[in-house]
Amino acid sequence: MVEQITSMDADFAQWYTDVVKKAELVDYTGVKGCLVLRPYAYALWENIQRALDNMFKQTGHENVYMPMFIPESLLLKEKEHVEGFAPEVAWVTHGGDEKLAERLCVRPTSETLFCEHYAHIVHSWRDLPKLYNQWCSVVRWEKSTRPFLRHREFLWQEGHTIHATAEQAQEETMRMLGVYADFAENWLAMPVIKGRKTDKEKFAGAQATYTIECMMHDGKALQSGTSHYFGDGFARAFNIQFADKDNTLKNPFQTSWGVSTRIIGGIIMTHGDDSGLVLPPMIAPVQVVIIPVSMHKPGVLDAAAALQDRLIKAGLRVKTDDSDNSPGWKFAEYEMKGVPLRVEIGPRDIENGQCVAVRRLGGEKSTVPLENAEAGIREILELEQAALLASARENLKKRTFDAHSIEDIKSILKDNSGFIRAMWCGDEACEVALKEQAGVSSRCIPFEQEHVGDTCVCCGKPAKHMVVWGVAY
RNA sequence: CGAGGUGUAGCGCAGUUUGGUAGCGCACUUGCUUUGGGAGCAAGGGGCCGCAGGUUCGAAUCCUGUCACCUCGACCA
Repeated sequence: MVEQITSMDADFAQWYTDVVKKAELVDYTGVKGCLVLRPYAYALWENIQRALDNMFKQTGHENVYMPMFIPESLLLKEKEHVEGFAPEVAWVTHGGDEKLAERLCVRPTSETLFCEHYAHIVHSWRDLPKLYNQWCSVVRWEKSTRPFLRHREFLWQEGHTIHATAEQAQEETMRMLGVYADFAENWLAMPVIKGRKTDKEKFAGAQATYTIECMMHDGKALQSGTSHYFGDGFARAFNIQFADKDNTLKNPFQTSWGVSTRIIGGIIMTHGDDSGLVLPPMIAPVQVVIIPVSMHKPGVLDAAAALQDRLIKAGLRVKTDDSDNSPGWKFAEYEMKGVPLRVEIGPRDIENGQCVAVRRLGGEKSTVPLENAEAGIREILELEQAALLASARENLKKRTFDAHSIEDIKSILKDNSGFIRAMWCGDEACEVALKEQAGVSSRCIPFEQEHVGDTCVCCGKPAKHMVVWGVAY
């Protein structure tokens, strides 16, 4: 017997920890918040990387690599930015035994390095725009850490672009938010709420931060990707100038945007269930696992190998488990690892010229004729992908509530957890009050506004926006 | 950083109250039988009881210190 996974309803945090360990995603190390991404998790990240990177290339971006060290003096150049990040920066103070003349920060994000570089290479309007992206790890010395959701070192991509005009930079900011939303919904089957962050929640140094917010199975929010518009604030602080067509010196306008391995935590908590992981076929490292049944009997392993061969040729990611474990053990194992589709093939199937396909979500069984296995399997995978998105949408809908007063919010959250849609006057004091009194923070001001009321839920003054509030990871 | 919890075999734990030289389940190895939902029998291997001091004839157990991890909170784009 293998130990059971703690059920989600009993203890969601424990369920999450059980899943990441038992599905062999991570291992802990001697340093808090610095985890081993095991092959299964890294394969997932590679698939995410590949998909996103293709989308970045299609939108004209180029990959670069910046150093991991930032001299303190460089980090200090933009005031808001440094104030936002200084508390969680790791410092290098020595090289060998020798103390450094200036300490070096391990990048928590690379705006400052990109700015320094842009100041070197941008001189004319002809040099613009630069559409750069880098894949790397960053370090933030967080006090509390959780696998994927909050590491001290984590993998991500950070896009940094620089443009001649504010309009172009704003357009870029929105374009990349759109890329993230498209990726989340169509690849990860995670429905998102697109919107703008309030000033309180925006990125340190940004003029505006846009976000895709996702709903986890326990009703908490996960900020899954952000896109920032910087205006020319960084360009001024770092003295980036270019000669425009009219031969006057101007400061260019910048953006940055990022998605991290945190999104793997999002996948786990959006789709997972009490049997373990549930992975969307589009990014699953293994899309189909073939389990030969009665594999000692003649012909079974050959039939499994032939089927695997055909499915791989059809472009699917397939694994056959011909280990000595019992079929029942294998069924449970691959359910725990979230493999979207299990294909059983045994003597009875071979006799009937078929295989049995069992979907991870819901466990629905169907028989697929071997003669058109490729098309049959592919179709089921597509159904599975669509079903995951539909089920996640259902959860988002079920856990979204409208509120008209703080009392409303409190009474809703007494028996539920999820997103609260409520009107807001735009005053930060009301935002703080909601956090203190109802325990929710503003997730975003959705682009798709709905009229939930006329007045702010907190102060009763005329409302400016509908805001989505929630408890965030 | 605050509160709580845990460190004993790869994993999960018992043993600590009342000190006597380490045990259970799973996993692992070998063999045979099994195989359509976490197989059975048999025989094996594996632990300076987180680390450092102290008390004692004797410490997993008592004392002091220390480190790490987990949960919740605070903090956090």
